[in-house]
Amino acid sequence: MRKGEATRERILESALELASTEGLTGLSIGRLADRNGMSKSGLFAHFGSKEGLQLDVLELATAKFRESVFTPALRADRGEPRLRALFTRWMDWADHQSLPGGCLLTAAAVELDDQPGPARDALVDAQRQWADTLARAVRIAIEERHFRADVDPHLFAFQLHSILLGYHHARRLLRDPDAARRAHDAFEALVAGARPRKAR
Amino acid sequence: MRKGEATRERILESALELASTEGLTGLSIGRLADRNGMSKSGLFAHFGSKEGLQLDVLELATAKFRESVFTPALRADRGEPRLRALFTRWMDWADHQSLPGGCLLTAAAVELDDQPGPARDALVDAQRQWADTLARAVRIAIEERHFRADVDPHLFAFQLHSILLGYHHARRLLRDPDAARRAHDAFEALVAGARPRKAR
DNA sequence: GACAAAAAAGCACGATCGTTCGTATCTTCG
DNA sequence: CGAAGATACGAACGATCGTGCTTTTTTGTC
Repeated sequence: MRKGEATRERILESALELASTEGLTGLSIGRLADRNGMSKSGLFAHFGSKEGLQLDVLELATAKFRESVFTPALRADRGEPRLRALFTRWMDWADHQSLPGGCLLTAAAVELDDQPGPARDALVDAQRQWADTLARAVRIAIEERHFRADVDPHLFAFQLHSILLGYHHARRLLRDPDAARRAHDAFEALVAGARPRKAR
Repeated sequence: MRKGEATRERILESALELASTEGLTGLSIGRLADRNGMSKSGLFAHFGSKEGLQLDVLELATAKFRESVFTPALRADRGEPRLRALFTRWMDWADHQSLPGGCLLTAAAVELDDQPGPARDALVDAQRQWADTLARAVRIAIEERHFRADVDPHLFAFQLHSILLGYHHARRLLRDPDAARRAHDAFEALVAGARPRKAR
């Protein structure tokens, strides 16, 4: 039926916000119910368990990430331009994307790294896929002769992801006003090191 | 008196372990008391409040970090060797350093980034100091002519820290067996890019 | 060994947690 | 409109949370 699905989505939207600041464990059903002007039990029924809620929140977060970062970057030209688009959109996502507490997936990555269970499994799966996606984009840049053939796609993906983790750290914890500039500089250095060496 | 201080330290040691897996918020006084075979109230009296406990845990963690990573690295030669020592010891710390849940400071960085209070303040302070320490080590490498003069010390520190965050992510969440190799490769690439260009 | 001080325990409190269940209200469709 | 079913509520549960109090036990000193 219709009404249920609508409120369910409304709940999940606000759950995403709340979880980005409080974490997936700190995301409490009582507080979430208050925010949505409904009773604990009424809200609870939509998810069956807290674990179910967490899984749905993770699913929504990865879907939003994909459509905010990956999908639009596909419109950029293959190779370096696309990697550049991935990078800048990724940074934008970490900033303001309706996530007052920064990237939920990054927060969950640290929170769940020692908490076995379906939530961890889902997150690991999504992150592995993302790493592969990045590596594939690098491989395309090699095919397009934007990058040298001896560039290691997975290493590059690791370095790219590292820059974003560093950005998240500098920006969100340290409130470093130079965080964005540093991240950009690091990205440029990374790309420059992968380009074909000039003949001279 | 003596006995009190001894148990206090014993408590803090196990609190460090517990907090590394459960986080600073998930670190509960009841569970910590069970682990140490004492009552909640007895343990509580040592710290006055949960916030006090968290602050003491953070303080112990930064002290241990300093003595495990920074202090021994000072025995390495100034410049690139010392930076190399800092990097490898930092990785070792993230691995096995009596921290079953990985580096507590990294976990706390994500957990506290939106939780104002003295705990956050203390962590930010420690991390800022660490960034300065790294930048200073880079500046020394420039003085020693290991690195070019146009290398940006703070940018290098940012990149170094980013690699470690990436390592933590790949190792702890993804359980990637290549994590250490990737981190090392990224480090070598970073250092190679900072060395004086060969005359040719 | 007595005595003061320190350390730990015991107990209780209000709050909040996730969860269950019975009941009431609203939506949807014949 | 009326019946069926989805949706939400209210109350209560056992557990655990951080935190006060008072009392008991342990410790160190003369």
